Formats: sequence, structure tokens, C-alpha cells
Amino acid sequence: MNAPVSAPALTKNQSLVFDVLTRSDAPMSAYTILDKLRDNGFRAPLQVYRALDKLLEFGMVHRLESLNAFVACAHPESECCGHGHGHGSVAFAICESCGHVSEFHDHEVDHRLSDWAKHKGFKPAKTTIEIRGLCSVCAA
Amino acid sequence: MNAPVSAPALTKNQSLVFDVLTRSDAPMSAYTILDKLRDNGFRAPLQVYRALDKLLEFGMVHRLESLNAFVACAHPESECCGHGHGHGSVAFAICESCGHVSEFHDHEVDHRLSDWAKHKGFKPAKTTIEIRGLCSVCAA
DNA sequence: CAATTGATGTAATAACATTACATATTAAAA
DNA sequence: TTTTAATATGTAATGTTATTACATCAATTG
Ligand SMILES: [Zn+2]
Ligand SMILES: [Zn+2]
Ligand SMILES: [Zn+2]
Ligand SMILES: [Zn+2]
Repeated sequence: MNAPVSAPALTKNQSLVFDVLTRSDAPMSAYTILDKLRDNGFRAPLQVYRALDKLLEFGMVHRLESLNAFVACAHPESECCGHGHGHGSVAFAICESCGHVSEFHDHEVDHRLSDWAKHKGFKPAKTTIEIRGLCSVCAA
Repeated sequence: MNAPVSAPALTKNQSLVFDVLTRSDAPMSAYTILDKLRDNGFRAPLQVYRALDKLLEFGMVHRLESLNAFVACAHPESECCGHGHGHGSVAFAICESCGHVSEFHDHEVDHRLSDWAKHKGFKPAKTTIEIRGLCSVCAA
């Protein structure tokens, strides 16, 4: 069986974490999420990390490796490659000034990397593509 | 002035850190490097981080964001794009079984990401591309 | 020599993440 | 429906990664 295509029923903690991330306009660290959820009964980092693990598994949240932070999936609903939520690989442009993150998918990039892997006999499990820089607003 | 193209003179600490990384066949965390250099008088993380900062600036070392670890530059000396050490963007294939890392440059990937950025008015500062998976040996 | 600059040493603390263990809830099986 | 297994949760402690703050030392330069 594959990853769920439509949103699975979330537990209470998963919903709380997902809602906080969805409302944020910038990536959030696990500890920032924790602070936002103190009033909802969150007390320990593990409550956040456990929820995040599931949301990552569901493809509803992404981890930004270069920031140690998390964002709600904002994958444009182009059904390219049949990716709904369980999309293949995705790239992020991260503004170092305002924190805004753009999520996008580039078919050609994906294929180039896949081809390299196939040629080398490397079996990809997960690909990270992150561009740090200045968004159009902040660069102006 | 641009990043130095030939290796600048390294300080003692920078040399020690670089040598340890060069000898390693897998990425090392800053604290692992620290432990390897205890006998050379290293006592505190900052000694490692300061050396790493310079080596990163010189383009002699790369940081693997998805591992929080560092590798000596192993950029194949293809002079594509005129990249010597101060190369543009580079990609890594990281084996999750044996730890081996392959560093490579894909011109086409670079251009696709640059084009996306240009189209969006995004000014890239640094690009991270990391493929986690199994190398040909471990996948066999 | 004074002043600046860059490198170093050390301690303390901050930020990010996991392990271990106990308890509760839910869903499937008997 | 009772038993059992699986999943979710609560809490504390600890482990790992990175930075701040401050003092010292060495080389350069005016
Ligand atoms: Zn997404
Ligand atoms: Zn911005
Ligand atoms: Zn390199
Ligand atoms: Zn391997």
C-alpha cells in the first residue's frame, strides 16, 4: 500500500501541530511549535516530534534540512507526475530575510538526478533541494 | 574580490580539521572531529566550528545539511563552468548504509534551478542538493 | 610603541532531537 | 463482551549540535 492520497484522520496532537504550521507564514522549529501549543496542553518536545513524524509520513508537512524547521505542504496542485500530496521530490526557495518559503516541483531536475542515480547504481530514498537567498520582495 | 581559487595558507587548527576530514571516508560531525583532535590540543567545540567556518568559506569543505555533518570537498576536477574549488552548486548522494558520499555537479540541474529563480525574481545565495539512499555497493 | 586585526582558549548556554518508561485510548480478535 | 494488540499520549531525563561571551595571544601597521 502507498502513502495515503487523501488526508487521513488526524489525531488531536497531529491536528494541533498541523494547524499551527498551516497558519504560519514561515517555517517553524519544533520548539517554536511547542511554545505555540503550551495553552493546548503541550508540555514536552516529544509531543511535537511525534506529531511531526506522522505528518511527514503523510506528506502533509516538509522538513527544511538547512533550517531545522518545518512547513505545511504548499505543493501547488499541479498533478504533474500524479503527485497529489504523496509527491516525488520537491524543491524549496527560502528567503533569508523574511522567511518566506516557496515550494515547487521541477520535473526536469527530478529526472536529471534520477538519471545520475540510475547511472551510478544509487537507490534514492529521499531528495532534499533547498535554495537559500532573497525572495523577489526582499531583493528589490 | 572572489573566493580564493588556490588553497590559502591554513592556520594550524584549520589544517588539523581539514586533515581529519580528508582522511575520513564518511562525513563527520563537529563533535566527532573534536574527539579526533583531543590529542592535538582541541578542547572545545568552538575550535572546530571556527576552523570549519573558514574551510567552508574557502570551499574546501562542505556541510551536509541533512546530516549536520561535514565532508572534505571531493569535487571531481572537471573544470565545467570554470569551477575549481570555488564551484557553483554541487550535489551529494549519501549512502545511509555505509556513509559514503558522492559529490557531483550537474550543469543542467543548476540551470533549471537558476531559471526558476530568475523567473520568480529570487536571488539565490546557496543551494543544497542531497540525495539520501543506498550506494551501488550497499544496494546490491 | 600604540592600535588594529585575526586567531585562539575556555566556559557557559542555547537550540535541536532522542531514549526510556509509564499510562491511556482504540481497534481487532477471541 | 472480554481479551489482546496496536497506537497514541504524558513526562522526565539525556544526548547531540551550535552559539554567545569574554579573555588572551600573535602578527601587522602607522
Ligand atoms: Zn509538499
Ligand atoms: Zn523575503
Ligand atoms: Zn566540492
Ligand atoms: Zn553504501
